[in-house]
Amino acid sequence: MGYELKKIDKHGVRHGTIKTVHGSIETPTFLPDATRGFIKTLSNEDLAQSGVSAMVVNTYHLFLRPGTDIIKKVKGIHGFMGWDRPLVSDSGGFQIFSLIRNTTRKNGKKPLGEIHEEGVYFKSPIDGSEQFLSPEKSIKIQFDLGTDIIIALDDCPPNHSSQPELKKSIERTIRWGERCFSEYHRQIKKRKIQKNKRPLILSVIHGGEHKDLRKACFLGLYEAAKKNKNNITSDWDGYGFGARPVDAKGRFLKEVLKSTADLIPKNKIRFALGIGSPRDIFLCARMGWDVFDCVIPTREGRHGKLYLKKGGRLIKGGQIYYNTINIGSSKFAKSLKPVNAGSGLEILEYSSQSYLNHLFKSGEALGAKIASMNNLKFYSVLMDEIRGAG
RNA sequence: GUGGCCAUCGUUCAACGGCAGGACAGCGGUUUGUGGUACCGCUAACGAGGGUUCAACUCCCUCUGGCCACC
Repeated sequence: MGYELKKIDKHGVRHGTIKTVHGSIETPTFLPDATRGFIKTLSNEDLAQSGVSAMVVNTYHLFLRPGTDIIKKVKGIHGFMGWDRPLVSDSGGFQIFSLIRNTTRKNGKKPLGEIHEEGVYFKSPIDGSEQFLSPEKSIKIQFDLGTDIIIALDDCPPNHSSQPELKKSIERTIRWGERCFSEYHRQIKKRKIQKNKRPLILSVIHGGEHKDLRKACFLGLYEAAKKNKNNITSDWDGYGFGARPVDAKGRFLKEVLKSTADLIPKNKIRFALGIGSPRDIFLCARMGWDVFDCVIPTREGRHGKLYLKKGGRLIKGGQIYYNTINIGSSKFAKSLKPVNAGSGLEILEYSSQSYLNHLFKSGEALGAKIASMNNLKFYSVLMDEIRGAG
């Protein structure tokens, strides 16, 4: 169980393997977001065909619906989804903070939740019921889910927060991290999980756009784990990059990503949470990030944006080249060209651009499925090229 | 045949004697640990003719077309 670094190539890409209970993941890797236990419109067979070997599910969403009782009855989220390869669960921190912030910003309404030291109180967006999520509870739910990699609950601030606000958030992230780490060991003991069957646990580094705060957060999390004296593990299995990776103007936080990657010990998983566009992933992999997840390929696919190769290879001479098209555009209404010739995916080869255009104009879910598969396959090829580039 | 009602973007529904507005459709764009079947733009109309008026889509008359009632 854990991460094994095999080599760092001349571009700075770390080639490694993450070993989990449900199999190994070759890194760098991209994991699509099956937030609520599914990737919209795609079956497990569709996902496998599209080159998906692992996914990220969300503690917060699955806790609200369907709840852990039903999931426990089938021995976890793998059984529930019918998926036998690795799954990562995100802690729910990002969702709750985004929920609280967005409702306040969008309609000036009272926030749907409040952050306290013991945890977060919030109203369920589904039925308005009062809910509570704490570091301990997030970890317990993730053990109930039975995911292969779990993530500590973090306090996720907007990047443009003031320095004092960011400082408060990293301090809370560290305190919550310590509680998560203790709870992790309690759960392992309570459930009598063998050392080689344990889920891996990651924490999340915050600090907004400030390199020094990112460093302080990393050191705090590192020390917090060290305080816990036990024989299972005395450190996190990896660290994530928290909060949106772009500034207020939408510019990618390249330097912060680079300096944060450099903080993390070489034998630990580096998870660039929520990243990102093919270009951002390409850049981050060369900075030494190992794992990526993002809604882009699936969400944008559902809205008709397709990622396509320009020529033979995506990566040429240290640069990445690709096209995007909006298949719903009338430009494609008469095109009999295949959606993606040479992709190796049957459905992308026999479906024409005009057919996919028609599906989108008709609001048909099959369109979202074809587009999502195209984009996931594109991301899969991108990661293959990144791994093969050295 | 007689009487009444109606005629506005492609469709559907508003408003007003002084710049004709929305919804849907169409077109273009946005989306970075998924409240996204979402969000943001843009395009687009007063049935025809005459009259009253400084000014008419709006008031009056005729025509054309539609709907309803009665014969």
